[in-house]
Amino acid sequence: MSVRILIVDDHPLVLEGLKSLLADVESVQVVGTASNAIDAIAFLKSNEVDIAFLDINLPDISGIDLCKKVKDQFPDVKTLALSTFNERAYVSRMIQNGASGYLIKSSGKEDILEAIAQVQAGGYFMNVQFDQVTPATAPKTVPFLTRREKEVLVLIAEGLTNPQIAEQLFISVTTVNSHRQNLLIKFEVSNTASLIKLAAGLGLI
Amino acid sequence: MSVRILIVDDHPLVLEGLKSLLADVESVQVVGTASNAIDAIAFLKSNEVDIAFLDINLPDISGIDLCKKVKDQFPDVKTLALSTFNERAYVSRMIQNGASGYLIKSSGKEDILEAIAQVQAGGYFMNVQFDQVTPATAPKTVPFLTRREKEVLVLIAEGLTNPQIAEQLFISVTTVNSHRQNLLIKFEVSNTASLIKLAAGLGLI
DNA sequence: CTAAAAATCATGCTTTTAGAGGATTGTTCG
DNA sequence: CGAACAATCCTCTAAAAGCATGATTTTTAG
Repeated sequence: MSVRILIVDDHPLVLEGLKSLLADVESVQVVGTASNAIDAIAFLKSNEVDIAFLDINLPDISGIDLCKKVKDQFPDVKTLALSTFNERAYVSRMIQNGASGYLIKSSGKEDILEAIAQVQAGGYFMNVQFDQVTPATAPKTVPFLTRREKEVLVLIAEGLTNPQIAEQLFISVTTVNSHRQNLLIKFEVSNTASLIKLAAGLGLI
Repeated sequence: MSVRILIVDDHPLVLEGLKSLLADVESVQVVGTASNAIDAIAFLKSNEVDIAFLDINLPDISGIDLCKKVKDQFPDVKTLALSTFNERAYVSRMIQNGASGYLIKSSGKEDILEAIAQVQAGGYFMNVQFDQVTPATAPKTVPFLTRREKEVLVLIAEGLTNPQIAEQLFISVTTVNSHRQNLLIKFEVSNTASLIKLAAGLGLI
């Protein structure tokens, strides 16, 4: 029996590309596509799927969160992350959320088929080229950020100062500062410039 | 006669996707693909092409620079920028370098065909949703930076403070500060965080 | 339930940025 | 040549960020 695949990506090009690449492969069958998380979950509710390809960047919720949802609601469905970025960071996040692997979109046909085979067999697959990541500034792992820290981070990136952020979130300036300090510590940097550069590189903002 | 298309993108998926989407369209013919700038230039030297689709992010040089090269060496070839990002900033950069338009990769088939028709007729096409761009922080045009300003910008992004930058460049702290102020003014932002976010978004750092 | 983690707030201090307002040397280009 | 621009330097002030230390409350997860 062929492996049943669901592709979740908001880019028609990627959907088409993957479908096209997998169309003439006997052992694989693309049974559905979705361009957002809601459709993806809906599809899984009424269809049998072996492997779900999840884009990291989706319009509604991030692929990382979707991965968690899928593994919670459909433990038997294996998930494979899809992304244009080859950041070491994403791997650990996705694996933490139960993904069976990680595939960069610049992968060739062989990589993709290899990934499907590997994952279907119960293994892991990841073809990220770690070497390309700037070793000096890249943190070992992606720091796990709390809800509040993420909020503060995006507001910092938008150019708000601590007092402005405090006003926006209805909290005290010292609290904002605490979150800010924690961000610096978690990202292992010593100032805002490095923080934003890293966060931007990771697609967090 | 059908429109001859060259697609330049380092993602096999995008190449496949576009080819697949355009395969059954009579009026369009994908005559070649390239996954980097060098191959793209080489192809153009020995083939007739009407429109070149250029990815913003290429392994060797950026699509923005490639666009300039193409327009310099092959003025008759019309170029269309391709990117996953819908940043207002890219548009002006590409248009400044002679692009006839801008297409986000999340575009549907209709958009793509519309873009080809529009560009082939000598017009412009851009389907970027400006609304999604934060209007407060996005500059109208990409500021032109001087050599020194660029140097200071990357050092700021690396997390150095003004005194450290001064030491590195063998200039006074006040000079560094001047450059920094000019950067803020040119990017129309009021602090480092916004500056780095913008610069990162533009691929400057 | 309970322990850990997160979110909240405070005080005090030092360093860095942001901003205003110049001024001087070059270089480049019409 | 002269205007424009780049790069360099200066002073001064206020605001913001960075750093340390510690404490309370709420939430989360085993």
